[in-house]
Amino acid sequence: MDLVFKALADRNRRVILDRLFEHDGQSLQELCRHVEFSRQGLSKHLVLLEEAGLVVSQFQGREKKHFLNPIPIQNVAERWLAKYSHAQLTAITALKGALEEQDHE
Amino acid sequence: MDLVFKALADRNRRVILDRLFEHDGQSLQELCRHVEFSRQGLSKHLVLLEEAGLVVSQFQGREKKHFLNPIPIQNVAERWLAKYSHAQLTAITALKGALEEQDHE
DNA sequence: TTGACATGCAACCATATGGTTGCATAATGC
DNA sequence: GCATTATGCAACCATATGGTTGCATGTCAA
Repeated sequence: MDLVFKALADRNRRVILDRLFEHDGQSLQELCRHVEFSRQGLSKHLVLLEEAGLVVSQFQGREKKHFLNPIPIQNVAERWLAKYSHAQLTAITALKGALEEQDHE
Repeated sequence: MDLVFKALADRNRRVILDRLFEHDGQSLQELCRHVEFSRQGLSKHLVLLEEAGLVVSQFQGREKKHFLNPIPIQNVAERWLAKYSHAQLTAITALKGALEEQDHE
């Protein structure tokens, strides 16, 4: 799960996922057009995304097609984020409590 | 949102959030006990978490109490991850499609 | 007031990260 | 076969990151 968080930490990598979301199965060259850095830079990002399982690739001839795999994101959402989604406003109420305590002193 | 992803990218910082989830309003010293690195290291992590809005702090005397704020996580879940949660198995079906195409050649 | 305690700040360090360039290799099409 | 195209690999570079130590500051309690 660490790899998924690390992969998502970079804005450019999230953009790559968005591009694949819009149009799945793009090759490296195709993805390269929508991106402001070099092909090699993109390639390195894709390696990280693949290692995190967020992207699956498949060679077709000399072209490497890339496919989005949403499962790891779903896992993160369900197994980690969901916990905090249910924790409604505890920070604010706790803070209020702390401030009131202070007032009583 | 970038700061939130970056803050969540580090395992130690996610542990800190988990500790605050279990017991909210802990001071730096209290949090320090559950962590394997130095107080200063922890402090730097907490700064990042605060900058991301994931932790809110409040001084009580000489102690700095830290409170979990789940709102940024909820925002990330709703505004970014949700999109991919609905994208069910496109990677796999797309891959199958690609493989079938290959077979037809 | 003085010592102990909680935190902050700054410098420093090793390694990770995100990017580049250059060259090698493999598939495609004429 | 040969030029072109798509990708991979390795070296390199600047900066970010995660950690440390040392010292300064502010608060509490005897």
